[in-house]
Amino acid sequence: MTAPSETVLSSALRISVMRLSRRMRQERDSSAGLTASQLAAMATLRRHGPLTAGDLASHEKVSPPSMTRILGHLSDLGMVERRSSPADGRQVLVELSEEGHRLLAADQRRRDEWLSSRLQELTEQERAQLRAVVPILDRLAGA
Amino acid sequence: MTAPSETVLSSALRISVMRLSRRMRQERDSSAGLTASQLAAMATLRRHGPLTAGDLASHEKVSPPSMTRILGHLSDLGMVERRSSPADGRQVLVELSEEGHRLLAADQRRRDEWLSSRLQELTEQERAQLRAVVPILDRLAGA
DNA sequence: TATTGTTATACTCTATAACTATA
DNA sequence: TATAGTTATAGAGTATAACAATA
Repeated sequence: MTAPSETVLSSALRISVMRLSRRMRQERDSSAGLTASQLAAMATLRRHGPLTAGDLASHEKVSPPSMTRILGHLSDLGMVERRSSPADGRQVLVELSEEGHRLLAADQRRRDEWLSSRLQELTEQERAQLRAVVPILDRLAGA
Repeated sequence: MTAPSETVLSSALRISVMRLSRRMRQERDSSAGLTASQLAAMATLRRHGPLTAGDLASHEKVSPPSMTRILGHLSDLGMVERRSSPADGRQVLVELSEEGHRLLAADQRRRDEWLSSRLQELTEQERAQLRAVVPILDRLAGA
């Protein structure tokens, strides 16, 4: 059984979070012509360092053939480099290129700029409230 | 110029909001076999009442042929009803069916249930912090 | 002649199944 | 024989262009 006020909070929070995330995603969409899957794969490579194609596929919850395709595009664009593993010739190690690092950094900077400028319009107290709430949001997401 | 602490808040908030929204979207995905586009069109019909196919297409930022296809599926599933406008025979008025209303309500209830149960695991003080922050998130999104 | 919606066709992204190369 | 990745093929979703019906 859920108390009324929790139901109201749940709806309100869900709608607000989804709306803000949609807005932030729009900010990202104008990014260098890369698709969401491509950017996600690149972000994972930056976070984890070099990964095999299979590990990357399972991390991104995408099938191996789809990852092959995604990596093909990223490779054509010069964003990643593929080489076969010295330890096991069947595996393909994928690494973010210099160019890939640059693009990802620029992308993140641009998105943060949008949100930062929005945050400037708030009072210091409101920003403090947001800061306090970030770890709570993370726990809700199970992170 | 952005102060260091605002940049940190910006990154942290962006990551947390995106993560939570992704998690909530996953919860929705198991919904009755309907696609995101179909659910979005239905939600818009619920919010605005009957709309013409064209108005619905432009509201959803989708081309008229795509909306025709989406409505075809929803109509096959009995979620919407289409009838030609009495005022202008070229227009098609689309309305959510009884069944459509039911499914949308159940869908929203289920998603709220997931988040509500997560919120139960927090302290009352943490929930109060979240409640206070909802309108701030809305202002960030420009809502 | 202009407008609303549909049909025809093509492109992108994803998946499963079959195949190749290495272990 | 098993595994990692790629190629072949198909399905879902979207778009632009051509068409039909109505104003």
